[in-house]
Amino acid sequence: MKQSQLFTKTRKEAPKDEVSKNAQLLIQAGFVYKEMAGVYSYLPLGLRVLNKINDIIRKEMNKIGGQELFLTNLQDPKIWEATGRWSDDVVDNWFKTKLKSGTELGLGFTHEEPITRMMKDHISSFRDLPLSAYQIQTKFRNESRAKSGIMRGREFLMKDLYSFSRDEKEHDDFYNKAIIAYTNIFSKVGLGEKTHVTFASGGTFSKYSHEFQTVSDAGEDIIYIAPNGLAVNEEVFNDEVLKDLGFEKKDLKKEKSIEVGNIFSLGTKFSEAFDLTFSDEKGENKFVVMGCYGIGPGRLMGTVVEALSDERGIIWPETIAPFKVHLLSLGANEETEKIYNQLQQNGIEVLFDDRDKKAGDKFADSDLIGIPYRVVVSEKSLSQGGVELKKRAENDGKIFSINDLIELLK
RNA sequence: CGGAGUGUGGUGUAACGGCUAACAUGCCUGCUUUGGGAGCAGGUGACUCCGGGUUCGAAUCCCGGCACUCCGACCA
Repeated sequence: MKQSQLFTKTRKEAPKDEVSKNAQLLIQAGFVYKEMAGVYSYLPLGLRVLNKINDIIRKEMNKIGGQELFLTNLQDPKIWEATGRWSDDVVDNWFKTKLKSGTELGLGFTHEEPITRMMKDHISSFRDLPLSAYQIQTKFRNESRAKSGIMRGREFLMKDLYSFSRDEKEHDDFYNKAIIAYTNIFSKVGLGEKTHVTFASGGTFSKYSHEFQTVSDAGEDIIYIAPNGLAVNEEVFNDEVLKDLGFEKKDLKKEKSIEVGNIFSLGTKFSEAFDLTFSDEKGENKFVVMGCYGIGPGRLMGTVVEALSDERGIIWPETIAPFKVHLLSLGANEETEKIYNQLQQNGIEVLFDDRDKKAGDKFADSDLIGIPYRVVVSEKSLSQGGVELKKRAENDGKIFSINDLIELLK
């Protein structure tokens, strides 16, 4: 894409009403637009990143057998009454609205209830299980305080997967596969080294749930990391738990962290509420054992910005960068246009800065936007035999011939 | 929901209760320039968040509201 065609602009200064790094940089570089507190629109560059994150998530979910679907946002109070979660006294972050007739509706903040009820139409025999289904969809939560830029919003994207199993063992097998899938996801988006599988409070049906916590000063959580890479959330940090997990207190490292994923065993809580049962081999009716597995793609994007940016701007990992190459022309648009075409013919995603701007402007914008490879075409580079290639994360570039460049980037 | 802070051109800031609300940046015109937000000249752009009040006079003080940020509580 030619940058002259991109309608978003960068800003020289960070917006004054944002303190968090993710919001500052994403707004400054033109990835998101703030509509109001905790509500952000995704602009073309931001959407490209978000879609890449979603694709990575989809691949991993599909790999463990997840089937993608898309549930509704509008929610019928009746099904939430079945679990006692319609009342504002129980769930205080509902957004509720009304039909013209006066009937109340809710805007979904999660989807255990609707998917459990729906599955009654599809699960009746042990032959129907196990199965899992997921969606990537907008959630609404009436947070009393939105904060940290795109990290805690009132309207946000969530990948939520729900698993349905015949018994605890089958559930545990899937649950463990989900841990691996999640680990792959965070590793692919560039957060692998900073993200820890973390023991957290489990709720009614299991001792622990598992969170995926990325170490960052911008985090809201405190975790204690063991030498083997596993961690414990402060909320369950006590002697009994440490003993249970075999952790020595003196070996643990305390860090602030961002919760980028959370997986839960739900047991039969929801299947009992909706009478979701199946007939086993002997013809006995049993409750389905469930689990839920969440990741916020928007929060993940914000976490990458928090964890990987520097004082000049964002540094996107190649896997989720809006483009692979940022091609800058310094007064050499004709030559650069040819290179632009060649790169595109080789299937390389490139943002071509063909704007009539100063060298300094282009460099500054390039650093801010954070595309992993920067290619500069100028009289200087051409006289030295080609173009300069520099990685965003590194300080020095090198001259390459155009053919070598294409080979390298392909 | 409790506490604190802040609202001024598109953006970032300034202005003792007192001239036509200033500066930078952006944007437009022209020239110049092309390896780190360079230069010159001209121009555009603000009911100072909203509503009341005090005052001869309010961006500035007071009251009410709204919004945003931060701290805390909350976070299936």
